[in-house]
Amino acid sequence: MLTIGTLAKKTGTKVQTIRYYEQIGLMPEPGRTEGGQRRYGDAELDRLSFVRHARQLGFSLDAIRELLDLSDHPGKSCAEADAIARRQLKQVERRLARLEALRTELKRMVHECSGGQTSDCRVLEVLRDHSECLTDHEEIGA
Amino acid sequence: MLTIGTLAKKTGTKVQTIRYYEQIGLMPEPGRTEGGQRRYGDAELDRLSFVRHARQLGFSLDAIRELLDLSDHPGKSCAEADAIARRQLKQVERRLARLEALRTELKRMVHECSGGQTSDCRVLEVLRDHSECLTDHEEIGA
DNA sequence: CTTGAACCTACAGTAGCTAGAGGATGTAGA
DNA sequence: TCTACATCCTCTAGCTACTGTAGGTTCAAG
Repeated sequence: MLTIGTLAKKTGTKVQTIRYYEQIGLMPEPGRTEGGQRRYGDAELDRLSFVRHARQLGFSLDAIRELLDLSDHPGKSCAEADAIARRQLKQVERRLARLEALRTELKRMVHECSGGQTSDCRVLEVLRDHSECLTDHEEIGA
Repeated sequence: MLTIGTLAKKTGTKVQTIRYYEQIGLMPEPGRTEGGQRRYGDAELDRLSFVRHARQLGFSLDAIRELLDLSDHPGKSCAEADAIARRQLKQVERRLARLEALRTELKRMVHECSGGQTSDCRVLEVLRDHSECLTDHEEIGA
């Protein structure tokens, strides 16, 4: 039986985050001691590991909920899980493309900075100059 | 004199966002009509374009505040603006590296999915398998 | 039996917006 | 001039995915 702190350490999660996952129904309500403290078993450890791993891969909590559901029903078709992963891959690739464009523009800004006064600063100039703006109004690849 | 809606269209910003920027002091309080509606001039258009462009490049609102301050003082040294841009570039490069790793792992997951039942699903298996976990507990490249 | 680390709940705050309610204003056409 | 209606106003709450704090309780070691 693991305390919440031990579970946190084993999975690289903060204690608060585990309680948060419980609150939003991503983790089940665990057993408690007489004094009211949470105690976890291996099933919960596995589940939380799954969640954290998926988070590291950038899956949203909603996507993870779906994946957990699929994982809980071994007879279901794999196609859904695959679709979720593909969606995630696409998103990652879109972000990559976006970030690569940003890197190019930032590099240009930085390398052309003369080091003089801000009135001649290439960084500020680029930001001011509307015509060099990225044409679309897409969100950044946060 | 531009209404807030026109300013929004010209800069690809939502009306609410402009009011939000005013609220947090990123945009100045504009003049008003007798009836209390905001009216903007070219200075505000330029400032908002600057902000949006910087946002598209991934600068935080705090960084943008600094950049605007530098931009407002043409005599200051360019070094600070350069430093901010370099910091941003570094962050973008860190995110890129992270996302590339994610892409690799996601691709592997997706391509190895057999299309059968979830019990054999490679996607779920990878997520379940702790040993294949990314070793660090870093945040995702959100 | 005491100490102190770890636990508990509840609530507030983070970034950067976005959405909605409920009402006022401004402008174009009849 | 009147009317319709798009746009504006303020205010509040919500979003994601946590994180932090306050004030109090429990557990396990010594």
